[in-house]
Amino acid sequence: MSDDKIIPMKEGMTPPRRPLTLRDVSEASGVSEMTVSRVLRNRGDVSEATREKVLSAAKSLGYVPNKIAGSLASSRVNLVAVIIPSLSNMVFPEVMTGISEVLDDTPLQPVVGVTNYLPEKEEEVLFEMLSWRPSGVIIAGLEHTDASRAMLRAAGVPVVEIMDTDGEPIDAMVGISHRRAGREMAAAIVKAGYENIAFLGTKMPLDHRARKRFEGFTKALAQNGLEVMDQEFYEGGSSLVKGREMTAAVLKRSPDIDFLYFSNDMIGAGGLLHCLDQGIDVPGRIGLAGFNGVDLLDGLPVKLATMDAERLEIGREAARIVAGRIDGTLTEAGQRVELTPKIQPGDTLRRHR
Amino acid sequence: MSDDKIIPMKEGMTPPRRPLTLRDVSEASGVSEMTVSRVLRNRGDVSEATREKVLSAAKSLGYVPNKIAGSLASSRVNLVAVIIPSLSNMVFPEVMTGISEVLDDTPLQPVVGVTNYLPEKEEEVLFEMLSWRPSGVIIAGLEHTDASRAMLRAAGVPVVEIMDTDGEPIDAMVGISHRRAGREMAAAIVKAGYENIAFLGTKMPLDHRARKRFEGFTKALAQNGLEVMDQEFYEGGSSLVKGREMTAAVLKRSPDIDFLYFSNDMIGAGGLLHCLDQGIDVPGRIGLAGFNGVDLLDGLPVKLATMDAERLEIGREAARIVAGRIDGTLTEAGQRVELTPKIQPGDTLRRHR
DNA sequence: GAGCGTCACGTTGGCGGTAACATCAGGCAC
DNA sequence: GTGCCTGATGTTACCGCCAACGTGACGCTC
Repeated sequence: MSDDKIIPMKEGMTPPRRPLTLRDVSEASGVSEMTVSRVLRNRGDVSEATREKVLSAAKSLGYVPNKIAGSLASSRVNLVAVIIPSLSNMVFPEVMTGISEVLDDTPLQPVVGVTNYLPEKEEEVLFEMLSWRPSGVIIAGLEHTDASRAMLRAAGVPVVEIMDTDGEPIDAMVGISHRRAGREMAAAIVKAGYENIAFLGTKMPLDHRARKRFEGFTKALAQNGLEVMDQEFYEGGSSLVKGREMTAAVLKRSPDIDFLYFSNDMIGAGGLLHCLDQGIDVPGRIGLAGFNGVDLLDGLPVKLATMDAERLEIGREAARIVAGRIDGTLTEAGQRVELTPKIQPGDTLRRHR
Repeated sequence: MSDDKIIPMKEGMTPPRRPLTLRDVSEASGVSEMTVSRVLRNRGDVSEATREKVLSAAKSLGYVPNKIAGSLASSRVNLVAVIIPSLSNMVFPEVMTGISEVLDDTPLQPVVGVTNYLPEKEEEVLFEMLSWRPSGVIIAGLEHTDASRAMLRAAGVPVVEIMDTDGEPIDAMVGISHRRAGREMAAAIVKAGYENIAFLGTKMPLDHRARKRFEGFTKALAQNGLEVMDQEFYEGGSSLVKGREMTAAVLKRSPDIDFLYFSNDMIGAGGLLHCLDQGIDVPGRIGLAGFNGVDLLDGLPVKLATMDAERLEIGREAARIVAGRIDGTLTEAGQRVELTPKIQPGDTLRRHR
């Protein structure tokens, strides 16, 4: 029996706080720590009577288990590291939604790290997250520093690289081919009879997926004897104003342009608004297309041509793979899932010439 | 000396993996685990020679410290729990940005939990996060279940409730008064001479801040002898289409309406686009206002009247308080910071009557 | 009633680190 | 030489929990 002195306490009085442990619950309920542990984890044989005694004691004390200790002892951690470039891009919150949706049905919990598109920051964030020994990693992109790649390989847990399938994954990958997306958009544009095409997008050294779309795009144009006539790049977040400004600049500089391909829908919509303002015939005189399929913007007077990047489904599928590998349902490594986005022509891409 | 058999390994060969520990590094560098620990944490006196030996051993092994063990032993955890209702609302990623910005200069790391505006889910997420024993909590809103409140109080760490200051915080709070925001917008609308006013927003039982804005709004109208003539509510995410649809419905139902007050900018912009489409004189015949100051939408043909919710600064200040309390710079609890948003009249609120 | 299986629980030992203290060599004052 | 200090390193005892195994009571079989 414990010989601790028990100081009686009035209702509402705050106990002189020492963090609660299993021992406190075990003393309060008169069973061993181990039994309490079993009850709280629904594990092993415990009689119904004991279970209730323990649960009520835990509840009335307000006991919150310490996962740090639990994870150390069991060497099992219910965390999945999710590493993405940004939260302000809307694309990534949507991926997160897909991931959470699936993980909510498992004991796993996502933990987010943000890299701001910087490889060194990614390395840091990854190191930090791996030091919590997560059971899996979901990470955006296929491009990482050598050190990051080494860490991922050495982590000994499933790794799913998402968003992009143009390259070799460390382990599994889920995404779309951005090169192909660029190619297909180019094909659609050419087919519609546009010939003087401009590209407007992010400064790309940082954003590999935008870069790959651009590469696929120019390549497909070249196969049709065309090339990008003008281009304009921006830094910082996407917004309607940015799209307007860039479009104004391009149209001023290159009045012959008859098509504007934007690296995302937000700046595309800005460009569209500019054209409408100027009374330009869309899609007759000028056509436009964006990328992503952001339904946020569906209410614009004219619907921008775009291509859905399957963000939600990418998140879901990546989470399914991680969850399956962790719970043993999936035994093999190296899954590769390529989703195929479809062009949504909207109102800014004329039907044939 | 260790008598483990050391199996020589060829370059590139994957070691038969057993997770690396301090002991591996200590054996590789010929000093005790304790010394390795000191080196890796830059703590205490270690000679320069030893430090370098240890660092190079750690690096070549690819050792990643185990924070689970470290935290358990030191009972210090560098995590700050951040609990927000949603990631798809743009408002919250912006708050996160403010938080990260400040925490990046500290050893602290934010960990996000999402509640989908559901109190029970908030309780779950909170429980889950507290079980990792974070050093601080930043949580959106002042409304929580009794159990959540009890957990927060019992956690024994700084708690900052953000976004809202209309209520009593558990500990510290940083935000704006949404009641006041509603009142001020009402005052501006009345001053501009509008009299038949409609409110369009989320179904509010879930969103306390939208509800408080509405309360402040109606109260201020009442003081001017006016009341809300019509209202329309929606569920699900905000988007331009939603705003359009709601506006169309309201204008059809109540043709006399001369002002539309929206609970956020996205649906407000949708409403604006609808009015422009219909050739309605804005702000002459009908005025509109939103809430938030989302600069994403700055490029619209007409700029929507709105009110900045100071999201970035709320995040920053909350993080400063948490960081200060954890590092001992701030010794008192219960900070209260109320920021004051300003009306941005834009082009949809006529100047006087 | 000896032997054995099952149920419900307890005991022991460590997970991988770190705090706090212990140790030891060398330098220096007197 | 003795005593004492300082700097660099090692030892010990946990942190809070859980895996693995141990134990005693009970019931069943033959």
